[in-house]
Amino acid sequence: MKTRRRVMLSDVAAEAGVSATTASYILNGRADEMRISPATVAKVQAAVASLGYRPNRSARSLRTRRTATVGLISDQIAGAQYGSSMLTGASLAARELDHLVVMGESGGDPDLERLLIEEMLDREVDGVVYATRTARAISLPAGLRGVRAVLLNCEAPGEQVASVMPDDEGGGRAAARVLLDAGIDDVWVIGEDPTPDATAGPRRLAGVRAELAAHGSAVAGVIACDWTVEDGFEATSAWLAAGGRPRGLVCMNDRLAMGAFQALAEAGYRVPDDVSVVSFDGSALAGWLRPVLTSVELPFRELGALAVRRLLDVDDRGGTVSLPMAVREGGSVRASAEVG
Amino acid sequence: MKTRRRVMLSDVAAEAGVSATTASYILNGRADEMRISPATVAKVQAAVASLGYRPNRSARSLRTRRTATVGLISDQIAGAQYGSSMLTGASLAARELDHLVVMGESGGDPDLERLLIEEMLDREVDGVVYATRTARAISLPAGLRGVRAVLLNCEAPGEQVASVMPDDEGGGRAAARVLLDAGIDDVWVIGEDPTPDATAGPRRLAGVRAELAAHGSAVAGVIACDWTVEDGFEATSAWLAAGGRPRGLVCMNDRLAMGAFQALAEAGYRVPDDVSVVSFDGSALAGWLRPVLTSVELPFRELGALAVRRLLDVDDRGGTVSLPMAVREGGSVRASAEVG
DNA sequence: CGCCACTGCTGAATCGAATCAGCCGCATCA
DNA sequence: TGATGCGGCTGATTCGATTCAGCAGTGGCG
Repeated sequence: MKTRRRVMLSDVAAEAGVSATTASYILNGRADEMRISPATVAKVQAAVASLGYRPNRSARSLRTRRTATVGLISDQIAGAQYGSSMLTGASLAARELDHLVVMGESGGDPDLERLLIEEMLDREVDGVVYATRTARAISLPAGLRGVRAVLLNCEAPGEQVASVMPDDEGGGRAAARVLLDAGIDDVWVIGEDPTPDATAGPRRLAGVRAELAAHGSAVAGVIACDWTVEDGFEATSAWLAAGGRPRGLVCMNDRLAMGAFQALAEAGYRVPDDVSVVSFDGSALAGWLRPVLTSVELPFRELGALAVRRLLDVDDRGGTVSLPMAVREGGSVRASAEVG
Repeated sequence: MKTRRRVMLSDVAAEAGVSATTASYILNGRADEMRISPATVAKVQAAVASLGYRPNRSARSLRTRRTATVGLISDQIAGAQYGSSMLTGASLAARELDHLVVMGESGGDPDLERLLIEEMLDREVDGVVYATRTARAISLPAGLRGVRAVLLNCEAPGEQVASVMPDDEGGGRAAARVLLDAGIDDVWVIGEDPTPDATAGPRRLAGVRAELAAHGSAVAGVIACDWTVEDGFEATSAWLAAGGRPRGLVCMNDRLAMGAFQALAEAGYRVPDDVSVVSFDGSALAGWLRPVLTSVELPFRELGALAVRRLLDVDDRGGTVSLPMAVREGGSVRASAEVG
């Protein structure tokens, strides 16, 4: 069992007593089309099995210009706290379709991004998923023009590109509904997002507004701040200090809610007895808080998986597909029975 | 500007008025070795630039059996809360060495893992990084035998494989030192790890013990539990209820510490005034707690980067390289001035 | 003057599969 | 009986690079 030369197609053909051409047709599922007899097919398959033949992908790619590989380029997906499971979803979906994922993280550097795209195209990936950590509007990178591509967690307005997004507006409606169902219609929103081009915040807020409006009420107030724990703490503290009297709070993400929890606790309010809190993301953090935070979940794995499936689906018509966000119940909203 | 045939080496050669052979030598940096005149080199380089030539990687790979690509296979790195920045480090390091990363996540399924390894080898990756979410001892996957590989965050005892690990024992010593420097030598450890083969817990604990021993004291007690927030809360609560009188706490990771914070707060202890807490991981979570948690940081990016560098370093001698863990100061340890 | 070494380059083979164009033998049909 | 068609297979070419072996031309040397 020395290091033997790797088995190649001609070995299989020789073993089966046919030509390499015939073996190739059989291995590519063209046996019927080429009217290869079942007996021959069986012989070749036996030879493949007994020799443990695995095709040389480079040789095949040189001829076919396909590599059974998809590129996944992102700004910060991999290193991010949340959202990196988009990679898991993408990887699994690719595997199901007999592909592998070539990954590249640009860190937001446009030069590195361009370089990574070029390197991927040089390696003739069958398509590129372009993903962003935060949901937002982008302009399509020049390197992707004319390339088979799917945007993940972002959209390029005015371009003919397929896009996979979470349904943030639907999520916003769901969040509001959770509070309304608990008998709370006195709702403040923490974390109106100041980031330009970000879509998550505005859409979630629009959803909250729509649902409240459908119920005949309106958002009691909106506090603008960034989306960190610190911001949530400070914004909430300041609001409380200014006389804010909280009953229902919608936080734009779980970290903000954590900060809000801290501020509420410090001010002597209890969750959910005094204040009900709902947030977005459905991250692990939500499950770590006491009480567990009720949060509208981002379906990261499904997003990643769908992006890859659409990328490899020749019938895909393009356009944006939004994935629903489900409410993950915690204990941060008072039971509706308490309505009085 | 119609879709033109892609520029190939022979086009460059023709444009420069030389043979493809010569152009190839020049592009591969063998101009000197082949005694190509500077004038010819310049002509070819000009042709490359003016035609925008990019080599066909598949063709090159077919000949050279190298793909400028490394495989990165993991159990749960991508989807994990922490540690996914190993991917960032790996991606950036690969980029610096003109490689791309082909990623695959097995979710811990050995069949899928075997499949992914095979697929990567079929694509002739130049090497494979095998990474685990938690630091531990593994047995080398059969598919990697005889393959250029580096283990990341794991070790295969008795095998001749390169391994990149965090220095958990050094981290443990550093954690203990933080408490000793604050004048605290009454130290309890929360989270002795019951998982078999896990190395992080035992090594961190050994480090804590060693440092305390060097100071002439010893660990006051160790509480065994899993490493979740919930476990940290419950273990700490139970210990407090049983009369535990805390002064210094070492938590085996940040999530445990979060649970401990919750339990301590509920029992009326204040951090750091009553209890000083140090933990491990240096995750984002540590920065979200109030007070900010002092935590001994896992250098995830550096781990990922080093694994790739070693993989591509032909001079690498194998063996385990441990990366230091630095203390990230928070406010969870009382100032040493208070000693008295 | 003839041999050799060196400079600067090139022709042709090669990597391992995919695929086009056809070939042989036999049955069918007029 | 010769033309036609079809079933079942194969030889030769191609994909686009890398690389081995070698070829002209020139100058030095004995």
